[in-house]
Amino acid sequence: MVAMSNRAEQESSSGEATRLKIMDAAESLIIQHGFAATSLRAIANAADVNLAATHYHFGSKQGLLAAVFHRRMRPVGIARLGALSELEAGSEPLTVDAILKAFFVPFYDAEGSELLTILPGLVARIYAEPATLTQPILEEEFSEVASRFVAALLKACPGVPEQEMRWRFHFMVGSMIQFLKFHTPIGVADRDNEFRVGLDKLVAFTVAGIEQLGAIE
Amino acid sequence: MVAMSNRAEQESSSGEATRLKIMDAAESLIIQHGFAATSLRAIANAADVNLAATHYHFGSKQGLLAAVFHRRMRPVGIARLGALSELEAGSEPLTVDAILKAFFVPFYDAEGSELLTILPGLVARIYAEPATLTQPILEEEFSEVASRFVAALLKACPGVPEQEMRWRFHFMVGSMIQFLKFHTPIGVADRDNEFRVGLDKLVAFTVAGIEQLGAIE
DNA sequence: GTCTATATTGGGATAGAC
DNA sequence: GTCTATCCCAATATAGAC
Repeated sequence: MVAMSNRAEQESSSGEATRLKIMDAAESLIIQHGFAATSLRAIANAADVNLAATHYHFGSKQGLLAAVFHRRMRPVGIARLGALSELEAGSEPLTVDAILKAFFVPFYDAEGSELLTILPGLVARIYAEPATLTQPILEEEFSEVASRFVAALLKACPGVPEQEMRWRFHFMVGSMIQFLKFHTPIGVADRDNEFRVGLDKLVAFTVAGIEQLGAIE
Repeated sequence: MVAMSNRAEQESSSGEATRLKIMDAAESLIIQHGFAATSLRAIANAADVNLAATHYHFGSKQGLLAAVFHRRMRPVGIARLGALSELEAGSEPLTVDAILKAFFVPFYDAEGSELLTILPGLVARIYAEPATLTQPILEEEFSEVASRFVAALLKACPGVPEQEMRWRFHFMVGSMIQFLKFHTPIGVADRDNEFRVGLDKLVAFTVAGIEQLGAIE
């Protein structure tokens, strides 16, 4: 056992370093070309590691996919639930606007960070891949979040039935995905302001759709 | 040259028959698993034709993809533009509700037909595939439609800037895609009524988002 | 933990007989 | 126009040296 003193905070061992390099490369390539069209060879090449390392660390291509998605999605879910809890702990009654901003909080937080070049494209990809691939991931990382937010929206919109709100939430997610896909032409970190502008427009659109104030009801 | 009298109305020659069989099989498999994950071998097998026939008729896998998408997307665009023109030829002023129903008209029309098991999934797939694959198809089949509908929506919503309306149209498309994806668990033609219900809810959501009557502006 | 080398399978595309 | 057979390459995965 040799001493591993340096950079021990970031990675616990040297093996973790290549593991991260593989995930970073896989993430980027999957965002660009999709899962099926991305080969382990291309990933290993981009990560500058050996092909066999991908199997050693992740067991299979599917295992790598799951790891790549979970790494980003878990913090996203935690941030969303945290923002919602903070909101619910306050004294004022909940508004749809505030709830949706809590739902989009991972993207607001990503402004100015390198995450802005990754998170939108990756989230859009989860919904783009065939359901058989990503359903388990969504199930684990998203179902609780969706339930909590639908419940909060129901409180903010008295009179709207639960099934109806599930539909509206569903449409809202679709708008979000479309936005995230559009605003991720791969790379480009200088468009932070533009991203923020689009995010605010997304909030306005989805708030109106969920409240439907102009409708008959 | 043997006489080819039978079924000459449907297909002009025997070659057209296998061509159609290939496209039908490819369409179904691409909807289920995506383009990259669908092999020409699987397509030829499902279509009960020889592998070489796929290359003979479409030149390459990409060529087959383009043919599959164009076959469905061209009528969709024509139906949308026709419905909009009919609307604009009327005497009453345009409403957002009527314009969006014209935009969704291919899906309203698909009710009760076998198209309902295909069209939603296929449209959703176009947006799910990597942009490099489908951008040319969207460019050719959708750009004019989008321009015409955005122009109509601008007339129906005085005071909304064009750039703003493009954003809202974009979000609207996202909601539509999400709906089409959700309501296509492959097969199942008995849920026509349910589909219609969801479609109406989609209209209500997107009308509210595009009008944004409750907002400050 | 990391590499080389390779097993094994399946992919798209084509040549040439019929 | 359609088939058989095949080329050639890329894919995932693994065994075994270091």
